[in-house]
Amino acid sequence: MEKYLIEHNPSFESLQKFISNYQNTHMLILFVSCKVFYTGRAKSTLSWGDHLIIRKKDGTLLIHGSNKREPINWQPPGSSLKSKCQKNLILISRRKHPKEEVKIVVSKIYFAVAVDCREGKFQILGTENQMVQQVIAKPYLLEEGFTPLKREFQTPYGNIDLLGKDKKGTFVIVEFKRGKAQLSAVSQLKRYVEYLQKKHPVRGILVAPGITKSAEELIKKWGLEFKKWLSKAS
Amino acid sequence: MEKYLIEHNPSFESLQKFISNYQNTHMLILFVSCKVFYTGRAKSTLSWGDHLIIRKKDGTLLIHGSNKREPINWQPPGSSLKSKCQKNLILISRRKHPKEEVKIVVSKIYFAVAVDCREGKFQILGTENQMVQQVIAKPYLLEEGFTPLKREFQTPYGNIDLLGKDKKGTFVIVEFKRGKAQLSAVSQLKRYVEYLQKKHPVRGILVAPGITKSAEELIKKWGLEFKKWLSKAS
DNA sequence: GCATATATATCGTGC
DNA sequence: GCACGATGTATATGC
Repeated sequence: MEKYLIEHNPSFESLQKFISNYQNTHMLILFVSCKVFYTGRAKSTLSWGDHLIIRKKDGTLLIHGSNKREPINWQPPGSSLKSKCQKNLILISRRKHPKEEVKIVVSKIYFAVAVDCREGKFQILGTENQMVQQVIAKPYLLEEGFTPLKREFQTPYGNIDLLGKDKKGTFVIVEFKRGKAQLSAVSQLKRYVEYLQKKHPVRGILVAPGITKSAEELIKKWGLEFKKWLSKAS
Repeated sequence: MEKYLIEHNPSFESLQKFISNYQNTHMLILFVSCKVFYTGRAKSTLSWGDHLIIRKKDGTLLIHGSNKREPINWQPPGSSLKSKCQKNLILISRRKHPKEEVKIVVSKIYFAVAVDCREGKFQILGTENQMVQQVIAKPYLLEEGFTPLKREFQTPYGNIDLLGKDKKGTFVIVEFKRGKAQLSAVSQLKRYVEYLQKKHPVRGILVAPGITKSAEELIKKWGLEFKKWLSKAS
């Protein structure tokens, strides 16, 4: 089996055949002149231009332009793909929930490639989850006498990253942020604290490598605490 | 000028030349066998496999696998690209703020394409911004007697989507959500209300096409209001 | 499927 | 450059 197959300047009909032959087994990469119409949660148009179209076998559709990390238009995994040949070649990708459609009107196909892509295994370190794991393993990193009780403690107003008790036995709600904490993080913590303090006395601690000025003011005003997290803690 | 140039199974040296020739003017598309190391805000490894590498002339780097809409690894616009030829071909993309690096170790190049991509113009409708515009143009869509005063009214605790007065002259803070409103939207509105009510009596209204059950309970408990938005309003 | 929260989120805007 | 909030966010997880 070839690793990839390429067609240069194919006709609409041969691209249709190419797509139906390979769309379930290969990643398709098309460089075309096209315009695009999207309707669904919003509605958009992309006028005539050259665009890179990628279709993955899981149904993902990406339409990339000449810059930016984000595709101009897309469809997530699980989307269908159909083609129609009219004056132009029409490619339609549909998603059911929410109901969304991307219609690509292709006037010229520069090239099309089908590749047999076997991706490697991916591992990542340094997420928020690992900050929590570290505090569970070494509770003194948060503060002396802290005892973790429950990870992802559920309340009607959201899930607490880590619930514990301090050395005096007071409940402590801990919210972790891997980046600089902003206003929204303080709001989030406040929401949990407001719920739990109806039942018990409770402290709220926001753990992050930094905090914005506004967020710091707000956290003080609301009687919550900020604990700076040194990422070298391990 | 050709619309695209392709090299099949190029040597490391010829790919290096290809990249330096075209990286500032073309989008590069490489299908290779490689492994990838990322360090920066987090740290990750991607083991040996076949991956699609896209490099845009704005510096964007995308490393796609066989599924999902998101790239496995990436670098945003503004990133640099350098190559080194050792036992394998090493591609390194760097970003300065934050300091981040993606290192690609390439063992085999299936093909490389440089494309001259002139993207079309993009327009979108149905964003939150347009909901606000509609209420400003037709304030009665929010409620009878509402008068808009200020778009993006700034407070130390965030910016209010729309500030206005009701028919009795009471200040009204309006927060818009284009999708179903969740707990975080209620928190956000509460933050603005808490700030402004220190100075004036104030109402807070959350406008969205729907609201989750928890968010609805919370909004009532906090004395705020929910106004269902009918998207057909225009 | 719904709701919640994270993300190497990215991106645009205002200061 | 920082901070804040929107995004057709996508993605994972728990229910």
